[in-house]
Amino acid sequence: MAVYLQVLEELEAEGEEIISSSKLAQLCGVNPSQIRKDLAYFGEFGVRGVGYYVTDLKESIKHFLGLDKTWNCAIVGIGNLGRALINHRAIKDKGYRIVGAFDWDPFKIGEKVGDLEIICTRRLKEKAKELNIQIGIITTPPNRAQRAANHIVEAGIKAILNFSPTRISVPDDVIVDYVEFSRYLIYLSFKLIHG
Amino acid sequence: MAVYLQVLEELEAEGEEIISSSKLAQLCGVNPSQIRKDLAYFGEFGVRGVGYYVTDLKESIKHFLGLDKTWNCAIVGIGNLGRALINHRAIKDKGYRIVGAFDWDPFKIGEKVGDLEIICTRRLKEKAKELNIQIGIITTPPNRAQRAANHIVEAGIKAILNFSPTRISVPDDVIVDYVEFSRYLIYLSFKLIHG
DNA sequence: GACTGTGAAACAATTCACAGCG
DNA sequence: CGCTGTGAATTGTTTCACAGTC
Repeated sequence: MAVYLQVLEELEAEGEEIISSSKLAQLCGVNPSQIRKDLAYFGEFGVRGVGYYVTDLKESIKHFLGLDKTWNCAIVGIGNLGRALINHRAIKDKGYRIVGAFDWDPFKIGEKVGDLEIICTRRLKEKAKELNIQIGIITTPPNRAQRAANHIVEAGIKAILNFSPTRISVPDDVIVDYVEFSRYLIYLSFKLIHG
Repeated sequence: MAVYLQVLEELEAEGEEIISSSKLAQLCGVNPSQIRKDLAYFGEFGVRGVGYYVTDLKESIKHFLGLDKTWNCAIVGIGNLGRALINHRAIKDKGYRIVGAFDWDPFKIGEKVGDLEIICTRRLKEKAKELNIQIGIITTPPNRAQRAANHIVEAGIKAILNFSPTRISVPDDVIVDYVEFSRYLIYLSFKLIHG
């Protein structure tokens, strides 16, 4: 689905106004019926005998994925990885805004990263309300990940992205996703050995 | 598959010697038959009436995934993200070794990161042979990604992991995988809106 | 008796083929 | 006439159930 969106954005940039399911399928590397099914699933956007209006379709998908609003994120753990994410272009472009940088280390507090000031993790709860933070991102060392998660949960944030290679436990109503770099490397080395 | 491995390693650490498909399934959150099918697929490792020997099975999976050897990786683009990867624990633990740090910026060349010295990207080809590099990791800014890819291909490396939000084009015999942070965030915000 | 390996059954996803509309 | 939307056919994947082995 996110692939369709990306292709549609490229098409829009090239000035295309209308696209047929077969053309779009070709560009996305999938089957035309697949596309028609997917798009018909959440509303009838196509025009029979014509195709899909690129801009309309793009907006509809964005709305469906929740990418028509901006989402506020907090980073907990300002090491190299945290800093990398704060400055990362692709995240901003998709409507995600890093609005808070938190760390435990007293030596880091007050330091500027981009235009954010590092704040003590203990103040996360208070700041989460003020900044309307909806997503918490953990980029601490492994042994600090659970504590970071606790602070995020405590602050009433319901979604966590964990970059640290540790399982964390949270209440059932909090959504957690893990970024495991090794997964990508395993895929590559596997492909190098087998087909 | 990688999940089985992780669980098996935990079991081994706890001193378990034998595990049944049903127990393992419970720990991995899948169906017992699923596990038996998957494991039977690449050889018969189980003992009927008993179960699977944890250590043997772990070794077999490692061998299958290519994790019984160490893989040498080069990082191209030593910004915050590159540094984060060089120091990342989980990568080392899985048998991936970052053996080269490359950057274009003359001011960075010679600088130490961990116990690596930053080398000019132009010397990648020469160093790739010397260090036996099998995987290239791109952590440059978007506008440098294609150039980095060219250097990696030129050096005869056949697998690329691209962290930069840009499509890169390479010959057909080179495997490319993309790490898109936004994909994870989209998943989370989607879940926050819908179930 | 306990647990694996596997064919058969149930389920889900993908693709085809065509009716219906602009 | 061309392209969407959709039921029907196909393909793939997960689960069940049990025969076979330790």
